[in-house]
Amino acid sequence: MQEIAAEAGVNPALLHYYFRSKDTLALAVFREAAGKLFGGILAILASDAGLEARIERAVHHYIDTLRANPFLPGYVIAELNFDPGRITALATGMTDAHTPPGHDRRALVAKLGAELAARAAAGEFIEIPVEQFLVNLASMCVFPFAARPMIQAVVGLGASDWDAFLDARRVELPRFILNALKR
Amino acid sequence: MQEIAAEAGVNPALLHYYFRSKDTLALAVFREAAGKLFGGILAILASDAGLEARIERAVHHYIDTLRANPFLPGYVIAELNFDPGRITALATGMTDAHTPPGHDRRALVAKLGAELAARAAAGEFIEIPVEQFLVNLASMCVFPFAARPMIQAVVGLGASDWDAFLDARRVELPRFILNALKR
DNA sequence: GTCTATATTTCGATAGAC
DNA sequence: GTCTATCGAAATATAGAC
Repeated sequence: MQEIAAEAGVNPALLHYYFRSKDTLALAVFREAAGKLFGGILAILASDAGLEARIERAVHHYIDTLRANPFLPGYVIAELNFDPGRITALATGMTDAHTPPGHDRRALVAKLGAELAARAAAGEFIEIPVEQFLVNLASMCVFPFAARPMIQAVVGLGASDWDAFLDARRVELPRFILNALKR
Repeated sequence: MQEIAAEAGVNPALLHYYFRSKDTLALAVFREAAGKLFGGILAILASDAGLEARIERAVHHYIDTLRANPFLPGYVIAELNFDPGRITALATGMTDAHTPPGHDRRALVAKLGAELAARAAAGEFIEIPVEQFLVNLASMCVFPFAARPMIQAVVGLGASDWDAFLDARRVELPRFILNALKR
């Protein structure tokens, strides 16, 4: 608390005036972070562009916003690890952010699944369960930011290499994912 | 410390006898965890089986060992997030684990990259930088465990659904990755 | 609403008997 | 090596003046 107060340039007592306790403050921060993490992505996947375009936009959105907030994934995972009770706050954090009107999350997933199935039936795509596809997409976008230190250590990337890695990833990843879908 | 001592059924003072301080204990735990996380995978990728077989084995290895230690990824990420200084311990944790003899990590990555390039030159695979491929593979294997609560919330999976999800993932993921590589 | 001063709790660490 | 008892630091939270 005092560390936060110091960095904010105010008195520790003031934090307790606005937030009743340390835990209340932590919860508020977590809500905002979760909102940032899930805010835009659902709207993009629910938009009415072509499937390929939506996938590319989703990847770009993730990489661009996470590049601006590189600690977001690590923080959310760490916090969820620290207190599993935060999961409930996650739900409210997601609905607080602008959910596309007329679509709850379950319906959105189902709609995307129907699209994938249709393309598979047309012989264009391989068959793949929606959940698996969504997790693949999110994993490859988000994980690199959460695991940056590990990746840099294992592959051997310096600080400036990391930037180049992300530049390349922005164009390579959509290509990789779309090629994975094509039969 | 007292929480750990209680769960271990011993006295808090005993922990200070074996580990000099709280931080020393935390470091020891982190080292062991990092070893578990990186131990087997490098050896598998360095083995002399066919590329396709090695990829499938890597995925199975990750999913199976993480299923037995589901909190490992979240913990390592959380700890790395808490104290960036742990990165150095990561390096020693990796070499402590059995690194395949005759191969350091950099050489291993380079060798794998040469294989991918050769298959691309033969017209069988698309062209893809090694680091991107390795990160894709690791992301899709590890991230689901680190982000399990989020995934369950977004996609809407109950506890038993999660088990079925992992069963499916074990067979779907190698297929997805190999199809992504094929031209 | 914002500060100073202080109360209260928690927790890591040590001393010392056995 | 393992315990009981306790010290001392640190940090959350509150009281109360302005």
